[in-house]
Amino acid sequence: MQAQRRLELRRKLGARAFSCTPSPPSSSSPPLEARYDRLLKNSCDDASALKQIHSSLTTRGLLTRDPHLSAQIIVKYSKFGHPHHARSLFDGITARCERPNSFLWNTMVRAYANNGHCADALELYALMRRGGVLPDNYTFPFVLKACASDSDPLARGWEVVHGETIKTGFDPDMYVEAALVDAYAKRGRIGCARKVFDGMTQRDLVCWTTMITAYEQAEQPQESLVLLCRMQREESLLPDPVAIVSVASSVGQMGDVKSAKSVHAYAIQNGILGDVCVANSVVAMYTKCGNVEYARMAFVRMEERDKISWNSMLSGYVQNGQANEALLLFEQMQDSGCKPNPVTALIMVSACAFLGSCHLGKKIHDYIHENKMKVDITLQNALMDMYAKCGNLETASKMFHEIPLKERDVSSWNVLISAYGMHGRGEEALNLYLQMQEKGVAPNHITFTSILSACSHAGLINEGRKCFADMSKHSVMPEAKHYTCMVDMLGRAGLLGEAFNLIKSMPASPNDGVWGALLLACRVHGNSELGEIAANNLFQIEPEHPGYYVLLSNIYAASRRWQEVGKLRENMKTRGLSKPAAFSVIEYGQEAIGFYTADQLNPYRGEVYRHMERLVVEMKTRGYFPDRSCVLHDVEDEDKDHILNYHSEKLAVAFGILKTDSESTITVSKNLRICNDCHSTFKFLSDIYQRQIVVRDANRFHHFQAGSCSCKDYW
DNA sequence: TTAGGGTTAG
Repeated sequence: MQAQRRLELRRKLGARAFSCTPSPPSSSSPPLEARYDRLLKNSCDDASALKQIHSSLTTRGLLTRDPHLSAQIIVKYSKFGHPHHARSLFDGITARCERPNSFLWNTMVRAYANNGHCADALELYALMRRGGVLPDNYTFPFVLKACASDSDPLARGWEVVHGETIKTGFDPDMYVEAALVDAYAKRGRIGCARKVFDGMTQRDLVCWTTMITAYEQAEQPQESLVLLCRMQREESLLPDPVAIVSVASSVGQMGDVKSAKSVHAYAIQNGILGDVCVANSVVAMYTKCGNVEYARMAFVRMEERDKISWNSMLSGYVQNGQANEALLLFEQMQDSGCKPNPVTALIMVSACAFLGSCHLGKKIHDYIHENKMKVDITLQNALMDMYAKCGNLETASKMFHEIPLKERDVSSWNVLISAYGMHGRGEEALNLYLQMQEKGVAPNHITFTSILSACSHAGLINEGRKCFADMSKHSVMPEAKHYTCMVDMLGRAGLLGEAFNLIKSMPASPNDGVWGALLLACRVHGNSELGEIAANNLFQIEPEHPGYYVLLSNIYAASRRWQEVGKLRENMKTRGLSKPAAFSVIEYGQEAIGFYTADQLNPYRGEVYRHMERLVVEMKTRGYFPDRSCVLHDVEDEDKDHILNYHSEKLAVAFGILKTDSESTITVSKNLRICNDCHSTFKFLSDIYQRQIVVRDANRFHHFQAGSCSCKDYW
């Protein structure tokens, strides 16, 4: 039916548009052309071989005689990623031939579309239309592919092209429809994509996969999996490797380990796990579900690994907080002969940022230089972020100012604003926020998270309120994370009522972050009434999160309500929840030395414990008095003092004073927030020993120097 | 002598 319709259309439009159809090579083709034809088909595996054949054909004048050979070369140039060489040849043909046929136009549009030259593809399509050549069922998929990936966010070319598929009668073609579904989905019009999909009279596996992938890309994994089930039930179609890759990504978004195991089992049973893309997607799927161990097993058992396999596993470790494992795997990657690429570098830089290890970060930075890796703006931003998170704000700032203004993107500004914020330098963060606007860079939702957080850390309440109001001016809708920053800012400042009212004014239901910020503020200001409201909301949203039970328990402990403390601890025990162990790390030469609270396994424990006791004696002569409110157990004062002395961050700092060069800065990272007593201790120690002490806790940086802290005791 | 769907990072 479709074929007949097409023939009718062609008859109507006349044969002129198709008048330059080259004859296909046949047994009657001259032997030289036939030889080149075979050469192109069988012995042309790379661009240099192709260039040689191209030049030889030009010298012999064969290209002007046989358009078929020209078309083959265009196809090959396209395949090897050289659409501009293809274009020169194409222009030569158009110069000689009054009306090149649609096949040649299609081939050239395809060369651009398949190599990411969307604007060129669309321009050529327009030229083709102006030349009176009618697009056909082959043209549209190429043109739509170019429309789908157009970098101009305002481009709406696909709508015009959709109209043309209807005008020319090719709209019911399954290939054209699949390309339309894909184009609509890639331009974020999932509803239109679904409409085209639903209107199709015939669908094969590719059509279903296109729609399944569309939902996966639109972060609607549930819809994607529903469609997969329908495809299997209604059409008895089985997902192939490409479909499984999409499905694995959807399952990863859902974070459901049970479904992940089913996908993995399907891949094994159907013999497609040998496909490296499928195996990679299984690794990524498990890491997104938080099951690093299954991911590791899938990775170890892979028959073949490419860069993506290594990067997926590395990133999986970092995302799941196992940055040390990532560092070990990075060594293995190099030993295996797989050369890290800039994506690997990006992952490793974020691993170092996570660990807060400047020494390791510097090592990766040197590695990037030594291996002459391409440092694009994304990697540059990640490096700045890493230096800032490792305590080296000056290097981060220097790097930022070395990037030429026109090369800085919004993320560059965001990274530095966030960096100043976490180091407690709110005024500088605000200056940057204003500067970026003066330079014509529009703040985005991440900018607002960073600047609101910076205001919060520095106690800049009015400025924070103003920035929050600025959001609507920049057409950025406040999300839960922005409300979290505001609640944190108001709560820290003791404006608990205003914080609570803000939560009540939220258009969407408050999430765990928002209630968590209020609960924390209630802990700081000892408001158990509001604290209970926040905690009860949190217990409903995340009943298995130990941190919230601990926070409420701390609120009760601070007001000596030991009975409630006991009840909460019992509740946690019944649910099998435990508070994460406090852990601090200090860099010592090439090593990173870790300390747990009251660490019994650390090889340095004997000398460090003794040194800590000496330090406390010294501090007491200068006026230090233990802050026993930081001990949340109902025990005697003497025991409380003892517990305080062995907090992980104190042990790490004591180690630093004992072992490191007296001129050097002591840098410690802690997984939880620093306690009041440790904070006060480090102020004393920085003064007595004239040492700079930098502590990164779960929330921010504290720079201790000459008896005071950069946070001005506001944290 | 041409066609539509894919994994990592941000």
